Amino acid sequence: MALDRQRIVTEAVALLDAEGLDGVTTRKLAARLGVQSPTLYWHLPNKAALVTAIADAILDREFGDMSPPEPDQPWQDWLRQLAGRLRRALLAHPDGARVVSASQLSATMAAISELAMSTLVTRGIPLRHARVIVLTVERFTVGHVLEEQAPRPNPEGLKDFDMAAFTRRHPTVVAAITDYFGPGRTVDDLFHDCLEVVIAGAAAKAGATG
Amino acid sequence: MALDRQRIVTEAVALLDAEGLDGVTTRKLAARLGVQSPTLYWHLPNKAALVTAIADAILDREFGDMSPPEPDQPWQDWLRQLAGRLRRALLAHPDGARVVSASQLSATMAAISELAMSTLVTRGIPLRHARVIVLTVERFTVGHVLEEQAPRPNPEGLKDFDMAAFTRRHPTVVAAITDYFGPGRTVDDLFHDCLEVVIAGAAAKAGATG
DNA sequence: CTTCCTCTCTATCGGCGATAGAGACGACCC
DNA sequence: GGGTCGTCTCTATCGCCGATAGAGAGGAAG
Repeated sequence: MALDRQRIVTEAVALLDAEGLDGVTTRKLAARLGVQSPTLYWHLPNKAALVTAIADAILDREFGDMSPPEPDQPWQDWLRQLAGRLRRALLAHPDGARVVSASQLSATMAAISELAMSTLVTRGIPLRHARVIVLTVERFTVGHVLEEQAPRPNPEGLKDFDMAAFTRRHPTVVAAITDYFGPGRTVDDLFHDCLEVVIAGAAAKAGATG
Repeated sequence: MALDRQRIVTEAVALLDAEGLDGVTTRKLAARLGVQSPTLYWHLPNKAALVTAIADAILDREFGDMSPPEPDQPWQDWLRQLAGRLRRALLAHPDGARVVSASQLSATMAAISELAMSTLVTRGIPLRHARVIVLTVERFTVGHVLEEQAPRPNPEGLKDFDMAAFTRRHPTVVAAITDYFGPGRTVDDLFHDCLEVVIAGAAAKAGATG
């Protein structure tokens, strides 16, 4: 099969899935493609371009069909759903949030912003507020998933972690975690609860002149 | 001067300031300390530990004196100020947000969370909501600064960037940027406007039972 | 004086992104 | 058909990286 940019990116995503972002090296990628690593530089200027291409591919899978809301759907619901899809896209691959946050000028990310801002403007929200709201939602979501995907410290890293001392120093943090996840809540619930804060603020600010 | 963990971290921060996170290598750091690079591994288990130590040092400078709000200060104001300080700490060094987001289990970050959550609880906000609010503010702030510190594409990278096509495809995004920064607004204003969305949402959710 | 612990050293490993430059191979023109 | 040229892949190599093995310096403790 001919080697082209499309095949390279597809295989790079597969490599990301198998080994995470640190495992995506030009040599391993080339090996998967049955080629020598310098060959990749004919199709890509450098590795940063590859990461951006991976980011676009990741987002494209979830946002291939992007549509404005139904006329009767509140923009809050639609925006919530958009953020949920963004999170799902990032969680669908190891280090997905790192990939997107490390990418420069992702075309798909720009398309998402365009759709979201124009949708809010259509609903009568001033352009300036629409931008602030969309940026807030996007950056919160990326920041949140970045944390969700942060590497879990392995057992040997925890061998000298003094849980008792941590609890003594940070009782509220520990109590909050215990309290939150006690009644069967999941990390999905945590995201939605946090997102709700952002959406509520957006609704409050949507029409304000400030 | 004796080589110890403290000196290593101090010099690592200086190296970060000079060359950014990608410039922080064990060899360059050792050279600055007048030592050979394997020596560092006597004091640190690996490079991830170094990055975490740098993150702690960065946050410590801004949060060395952490104090709950005055009794008459609204928690919204105090939380806004806390987020502003977090952003300032991250912006004070190149790739500051990347460093903190790449660090694992930063003690200072945990202390910030502890203070923030316990402060909100003291103000009568239910523990569960306090946690959601604090996490939202923290993750939004890191996500936002991460974007602020994203590398500006250099001129040669832009040589084949078609601004006209971008504007055609993303008219609302371009119009929003033009509109926003037109009347002398700065990136600081953008952060504060976005933060205001989060704080407003926090205030709306603070007492809700949902 | 010897033993032991702390700390730094030299030497080296395997892997990384990237570049230089040769060559294979087909399309296209004379 | 034979040359020419652009496209794509190759081999060889560079300078760098994080990390480990293992020797040795030097002081403190016995």
